[in-house]
Amino acid sequence: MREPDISIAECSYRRALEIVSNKWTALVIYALEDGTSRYGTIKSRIADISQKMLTQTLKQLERDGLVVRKVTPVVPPAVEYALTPLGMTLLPFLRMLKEWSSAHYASVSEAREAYYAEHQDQDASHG
Amino acid sequence: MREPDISIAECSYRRALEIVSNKWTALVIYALEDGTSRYGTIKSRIADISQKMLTQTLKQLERDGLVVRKVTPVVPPAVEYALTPLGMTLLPFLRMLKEWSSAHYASVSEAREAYYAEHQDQDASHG
DNA sequence: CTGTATCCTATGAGATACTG
DNA sequence: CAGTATCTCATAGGATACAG
Repeated sequence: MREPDISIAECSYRRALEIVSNKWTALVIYALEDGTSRYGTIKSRIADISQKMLTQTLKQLERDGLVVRKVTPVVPPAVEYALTPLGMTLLPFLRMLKEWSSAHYASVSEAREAYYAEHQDQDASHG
Repeated sequence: MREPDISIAECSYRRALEIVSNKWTALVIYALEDGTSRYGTIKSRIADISQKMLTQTLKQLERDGLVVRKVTPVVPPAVEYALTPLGMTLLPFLRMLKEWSSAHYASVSEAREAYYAEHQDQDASHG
């Protein structure tokens, strides 16, 4: 039998969901997949992320022990980021989502098209 | 070599991330793991989800072809929801996140405590 | 180069009341 | 029972300007 209430029983699961549940976290982790990168490198890899969001996401990841920040005191400052071992444990999960998207996202798009074809008078906001 | 820009090259990946990137979607899918459920049953399983959010999430999932909605025209109305085959393909992914949270979430909590212990004068907003 | 600080808007999400 | 509609607030996130 399963627990009747996933909201209480699976608390850590929900906390884990919070880590992934924002626009940039997964992307930043993914950008660090290959190893240490500098701030600017990460930024150029994700391109349309703003400074604010990159800094904020990096801070959260550092706070959560998923990323480590290393400052080299030179001028101009050089800051490098890398996944911690803990952060790396998320990689298989992210790769799995990536595989899922390659394999199935077209189906989601099709479903959406079909849905909007039927409901076009009610909601057509889907570029 | 990898693509230089995950924002453009991995578009479907980002779209897939949008599916998981909200507070309730994963939980609702998870609540349907065992099979068909009625609206009220799902609601009681997730407990602290509001009617609005449950309805909205269910609609999105239906639109994306991940969940199917079946209405039995009786009074009072009976509405059943179930994962589609496509929706079920997300299950392994969600289970993996659940396993990750069981295995590693304590480490995240510890990291946070340590972080706040060092930065307590700057930010202490962490229950 | 690596950030901070501020302003602003859109969206997420809860509360409440109402309906077939 | 299974929603819809509306109000409201908090947060996410983008733009821009500034700083060490």
